[in-house]
Order: sequence, then structure tokens, then C-alpha cells
Amino acid sequence: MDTKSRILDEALTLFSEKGYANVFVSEIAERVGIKAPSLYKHFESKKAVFDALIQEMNNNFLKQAGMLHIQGNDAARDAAIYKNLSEDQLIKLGKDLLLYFLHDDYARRFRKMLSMAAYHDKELSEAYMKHYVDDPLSYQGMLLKVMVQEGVLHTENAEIMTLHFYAPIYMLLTACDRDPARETEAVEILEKHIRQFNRLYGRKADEK
Amino acid sequence: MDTKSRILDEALTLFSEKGYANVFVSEIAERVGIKAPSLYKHFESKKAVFDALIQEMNNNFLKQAGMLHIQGNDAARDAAIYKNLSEDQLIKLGKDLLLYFLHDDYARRFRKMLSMAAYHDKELSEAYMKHYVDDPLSYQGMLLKVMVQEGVLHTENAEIMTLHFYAPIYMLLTACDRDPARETEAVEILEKHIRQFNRLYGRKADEK
DNA sequence: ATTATAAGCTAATTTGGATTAGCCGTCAAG
DNA sequence: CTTGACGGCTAATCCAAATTAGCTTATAAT
Repeated sequence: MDTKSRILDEALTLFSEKGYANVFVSEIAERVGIKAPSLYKHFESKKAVFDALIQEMNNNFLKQAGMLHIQGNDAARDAAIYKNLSEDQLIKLGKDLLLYFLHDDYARRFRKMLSMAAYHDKELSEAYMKHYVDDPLSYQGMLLKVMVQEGVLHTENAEIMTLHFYAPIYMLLTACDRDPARETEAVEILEKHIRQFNRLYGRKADEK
Repeated sequence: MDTKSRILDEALTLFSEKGYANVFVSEIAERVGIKAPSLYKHFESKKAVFDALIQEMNNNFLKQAGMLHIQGNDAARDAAIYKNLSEDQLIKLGKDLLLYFLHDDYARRFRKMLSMAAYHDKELSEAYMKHYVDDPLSYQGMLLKVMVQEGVLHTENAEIMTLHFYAPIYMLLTACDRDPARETEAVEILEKHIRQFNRLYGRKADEK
């Protein structure tokens, strides 16, 4: 990997751990194995490194997301998969989603960096909401609606059903980001959550 | 209000909006109506202002929490209230919880400050998890269990039921913290959530 | 071979923001 | 009435961290 990429990589790690303001240029440089002034051969400023990361994130998001059924580009294909889904398959999907989020180092570092930076910057705040709240809800909502149409799930209000599916995942995710020691427990809870979700909505339970 | 308290108040506002590192001592002072050096007549350092706020937060948490049934000190009394709860009453409780969280300026600013600071400090991270994840889950879980015993709600797994109750509230709360414009919508969603929660668990729906 | 460019280094320099020094008015206690 | 603590101010000072200057080496193109 060339120096410029290494700088981005180490900066991402540091920003995601400590936040932009608490990271020194010299710290990034040291991890890359160069001195701070040398970093300026590759980037105009510390801010420019950060901006490049945000740029990179925006470029890669669609790619990652499609891969994971978080928000989709090939909705029709995904929906077909969801049509006849057993409980175990549903659990597997939820687990894969959470575990990807948690373990993919790239996604994880970006998420943490963004969640911090979003507190200071309006644009980033919108990006955060889009990527981790609105898009997951809308995409998963679409899939779950297919399952409702197919008679696999039953509800009068699919939006709330989607919230009931995703909110616990979101909460577990943010909990693990703040305290990685909770991962094992989170995966167990996730499985129970989806199992119970499936029991709750798998029969005509919430209709009047 | 005396100067020292005003410093704390303005510092809390600023820290909660921009994060510790992005707030200047001169900024706090200006809002209070003094010059930066004068602030040092009241606090040893910028850090000391922050620490005093954390101190204050720890002191006040039990008080606030008890007031709101988030985590309790008079569990028996609260449980009695929950014994025979109509859907509307349940909705009101959820709404009150969310609206207090959202609108009480004190609670709100502390929460935002803590959620940011928690990314940099292990102790604060633990405090955040306790106050906004573990305590609400355990206290609300206790209340919901009473409702299960009383036959108002039905479930095999009250922990997951509690997660299903609280996770959407948590998600809406953090969403509103990041984007206050979502408040109105959030309150509507909350009401629908609790209504559907009540339908889902109000009958013997998730038992095998 | 020569030269230009890329990418590193050390040694400044700059800068912004926290903190200190030292002065002044007010006011309550003796 | 005077003294001393309190709380404010302006004008330094300090300092860490970002950035710039200017030198050096390697490599690749002419």
C-alpha cells in the first residue's frame, strides 16, 4: 500500500478512536512510519486528510450497502430472497447484518468516526442519519413488506414493524461501538430478538 | 444566579453543542459576560469546568431518574401503578419519558455532552451505557414484568419484550438529539410504536 | 549522464488558545 | 477607616501542535 493510502488508513483508525480534534498529525505520521512534515507531501492539511476520508466514505457507501442488504441497488433480487424466509434464515440475515457492521473494520471505523463528527457538522449529521437510520429502515421496510404480501409476516403497520425489527439492531450496534466487550452478548440478544420478532409478527397477532 | 453557576450552565450548553475540544474558554466567558481570564477566578482550568459538570451530573442523576421512572428508587410504588395499565396510559408513559428526555434542557444537554465525551473516556462511556441503556432496560423490564404477572402483557421472554419496548424509544431519542427537527415525527412514531407493542404483547401472541 | 520530480528529513516558524501576572474597584468585617 | 478577600480587567506568557522552509536522496524520464 502506498504512503498516501497508509496515511488515510491510520488517520481513519485514529479519528474513529479519538475523534478528529484529539488526533495529532504527528501521531498519524508516526503510525505510517514517517515524520509529521512529510505528511504534507501528500495532503495539504490535517483537515484535507479528514475530507478525503469523508469523500472515500461517500464513494464506497453504495457498494458496501448493496453487498449487505442495508440499502439496495438490486431491490428486486433481494426481495425475491425474502419471499419465503424461514425463521432461521431471518436470524441469519440479522446476524450477518450486525456482524458485518461490527466486524468489518472499514465499515466500523467509518461509522465511529462519522458518529462523532456528526455532532459538530450538519452535513455529516445528515449523512449519519441517512446511512444508519433512514436507509436501513426504508430498505428493510421494503423487504419486510414483501414478506407481508407473501403472507409470511402479518401486520397492519409495516413501518412500525420495521422499526421493531431494526431499532434493537441499531441499539445493539451502538452499544457495541461504545463497548466492544458487549459483542458476544449482543449477538445472543439479537438472535432472541429476531426469534421473538418472528413469533410476534409471524402470526396474525397485531391486527385488531 | 451567581457567576460560577452561570459558567457551568453556559459551558454545559457549549460542550453539548460542540464537544469539549471545540469550545474555547473565551467562548464560555463571553456568554457569561466576563473575559476569559476572569473565569480562572472560579475554576482552575477548562478541564475543571468539565469535571464539575460531570460531578453535578452524577449527583443529580438519581433524582431525575426517579422522577421519571427511568430507573427507580421507589420501585414498589411504580410497579403498583403499572399493574392495571390501559393502552392510553402506557402511551402516555412512553411519551412522557421521551418528551422529558427531549425537552428538559438540563437532561438533554447532559445527555449530548456525555454521548460525545463517552467516545474518548472509558469511565464516561460506562456512565453513558448505564444511564441510557442498562438502567432503562432493567427498570422498565421490572415494570413490564409486573404487567406480565398481572396478566396485562404476555410473553415467554420479558427481557426481549423490554428491548422491544425500549429500543425504539432509544433510537428515536438519539435521532432527535442529532436532528431536533425530527421531534414532532418522533412523537407520532412513538405513539404508534407503543400502540402496536401493546397489541403484540397484549394478547398471548408470542408464546408457542 | 542529466535533470526533474517525488518523498523523506531536520530545523524553524506560526498560531491559536489556555493560562498567569499583576492591577483595580467594591464591599463587608473588624 | 482600613484591610483583605472577591471578582473583574488588560496585557503578557506559554505551549503544543500545525505548518513551512529548505536540504537530501532516489528514481525515472529525456
